[in-house]
Amino acid sequence: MSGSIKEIARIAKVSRGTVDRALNDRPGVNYDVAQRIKKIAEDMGYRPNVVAKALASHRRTTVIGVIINSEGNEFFNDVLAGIDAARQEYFDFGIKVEVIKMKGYNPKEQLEKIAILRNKGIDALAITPVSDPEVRDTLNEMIHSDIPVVCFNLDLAGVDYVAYVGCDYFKSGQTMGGMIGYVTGGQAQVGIITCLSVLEGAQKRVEGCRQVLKEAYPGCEIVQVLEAGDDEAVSYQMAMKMLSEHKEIDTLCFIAGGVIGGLQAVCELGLENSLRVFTFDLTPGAVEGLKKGIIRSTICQQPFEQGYQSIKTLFEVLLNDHYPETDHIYTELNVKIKYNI
Amino acid sequence: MSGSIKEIARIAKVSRGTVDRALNDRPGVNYDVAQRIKKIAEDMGYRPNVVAKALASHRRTTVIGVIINSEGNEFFNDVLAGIDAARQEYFDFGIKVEVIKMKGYNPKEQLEKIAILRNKGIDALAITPVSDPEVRDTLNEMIHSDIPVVCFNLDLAGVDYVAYVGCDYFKSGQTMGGMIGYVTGGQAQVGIITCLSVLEGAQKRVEGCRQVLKEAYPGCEIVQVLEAGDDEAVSYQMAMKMLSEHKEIDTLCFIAGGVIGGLQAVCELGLENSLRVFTFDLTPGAVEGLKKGIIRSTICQQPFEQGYQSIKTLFEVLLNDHYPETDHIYTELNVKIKYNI
DNA sequence: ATGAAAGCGCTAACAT
DNA sequence: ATGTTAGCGCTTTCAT
Repeated sequence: MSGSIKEIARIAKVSRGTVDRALNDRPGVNYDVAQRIKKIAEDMGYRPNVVAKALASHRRTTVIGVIINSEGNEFFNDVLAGIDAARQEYFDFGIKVEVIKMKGYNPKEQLEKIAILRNKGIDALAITPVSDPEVRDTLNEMIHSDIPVVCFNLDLAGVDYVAYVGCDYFKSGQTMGGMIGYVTGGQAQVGIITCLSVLEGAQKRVEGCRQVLKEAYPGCEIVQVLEAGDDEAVSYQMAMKMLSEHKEIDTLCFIAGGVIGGLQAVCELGLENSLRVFTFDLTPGAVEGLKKGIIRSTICQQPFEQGYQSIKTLFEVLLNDHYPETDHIYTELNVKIKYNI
Repeated sequence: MSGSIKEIARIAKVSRGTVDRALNDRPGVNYDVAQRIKKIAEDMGYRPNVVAKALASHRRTTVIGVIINSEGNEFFNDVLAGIDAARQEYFDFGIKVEVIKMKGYNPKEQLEKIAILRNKGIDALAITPVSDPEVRDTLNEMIHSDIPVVCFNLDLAGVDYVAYVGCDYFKSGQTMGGMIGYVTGGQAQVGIITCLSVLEGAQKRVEGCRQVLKEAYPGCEIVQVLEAGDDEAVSYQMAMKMLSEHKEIDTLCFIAGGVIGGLQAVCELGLENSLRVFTFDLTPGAVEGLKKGIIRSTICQQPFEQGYQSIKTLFEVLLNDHYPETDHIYTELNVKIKYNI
């Protein structure tokens, strides 16, 4: 078992202060002495005691900032619950979590939120990044001034983050394709309602779905793809439009939000028993649709874990200097049907 | 913000030692004084600092014993991984985790393992309990001598445990029924290979499946149910027997282990493309079957979480005196198909 | 029954 | 550059 700083000090015949400085690469210690100390620590398999560490550095309180696109999107309820669970768990470690919520995907607005947190002086940041070069550059700037960043739920290419914590969107699309094939027996006329085409994730889902249908279920044809931008009202309109204009559509997919609005259209058109509906995530609207049998399946991405692991990952970096093995921490994709909600 | 023991001591005009004694119901403190101290703590919303607590009580190391039926059952690999993750996480809190593995479901053997751990002197126990009255009584005896117990993966009625951590078996069976309905279009002749009828969980799965097929997919008929007792060789034989004797069976379900053996029989009979196979859990055999397209879906119960949460739950009880809200901590049931493994 | 003090393993401010 | 010391919040031993 690992031994303590005290023991290393005894063996190296130096003080505990020096050992602490050496092992944590703090300034003010002779290079050779530091090497010797590190060697000893290495040899005895020394692992610092996280608990003692946390208690000692308890005077300065460390702040993890969170920026999350959760307003008006019920999917994020569970993500927030995960963040809060981690917050409680790490409170006694002297870690505070400061959450700023925002609505939609406006880069300007997000840059403002980032600025607010920077001015307050955070030690790490977890963010659902808007796909925008300026956001990317700002995040990289923070990272280079030693503020580790985790992107969650949404990935953003080019950011030098500790990790992306979220689902594999392409794979989730493939999974939807697989479920469509199962439920329809391989014969379907498919309509898709997606959100903003700006969101790369949504695009990938459509692509993943398209690929599986093409390769494994050629009898399933994608008739139309419409955008509804995560908005219930627009989703309602788009579903109305699509289902009125394309009577042949017997299978409807929602790539993101707008499930409640869309289902309303389905019901008003009297298609709730014939149309096969597929969705993502387990929002209240999806739960209701599943229970009623309108939605055949929904594909979940572990929202609670996305929130929880984002904070946990940053905690490990801050307190333990421990980086995850990979910078893509994929949450599981899980199919839910009526019976396993 | 919670305040500290020091602050309470100052307000109550007593020493920190007395406050500690009062708040932890330790002997040797005047009743009235204790009440006064508790009142003050209550009023200021005092929450003890877990980190400091752990560090202070670090001299006595606390041991969590684990007895797990993992030998020869690959399902438990992930459960063990979860236990190990928790072990590492709580190591610095002065918690040791001692795991004893066993094979099969022999009550005698399990009672022996329990005795071993008791003699070593554990502070808490996590166990996959064998369904047996003597096991039940022994566990209750431990609980009454203040050793909290968590049952995981397998529930055992009548045990006064902190919690059962595992899946809802009936629901998992229903979910399989739902998937059978989806994939077969509601027309199927179903054969079921289950494990020991002793295992209540397996029984419940069969019942859940039967219920859904009966109510929602009456065109699906259960032709035969055979026992294979989680053994690959027996499973092979049973599958052979079933599929040879009942040529009408076009849908095969594995309720527990024995997937590899069973699939071998399927392949040898040349049924790998026609037969619809359904399984539980994501064992290596199931993964292979899914990839090859023989298995249509498998239903998972979060094995990692079962291990991790069992230890975490006991940790909270031991260190924080915090009991879970409910004594049935159900892990999620998740459907996996070829595309979301 | 209560208080005083040492100490858990580590950090950080202050000496030298 | 290195050593010394005073904590972090709590537990526990030893006095009283």
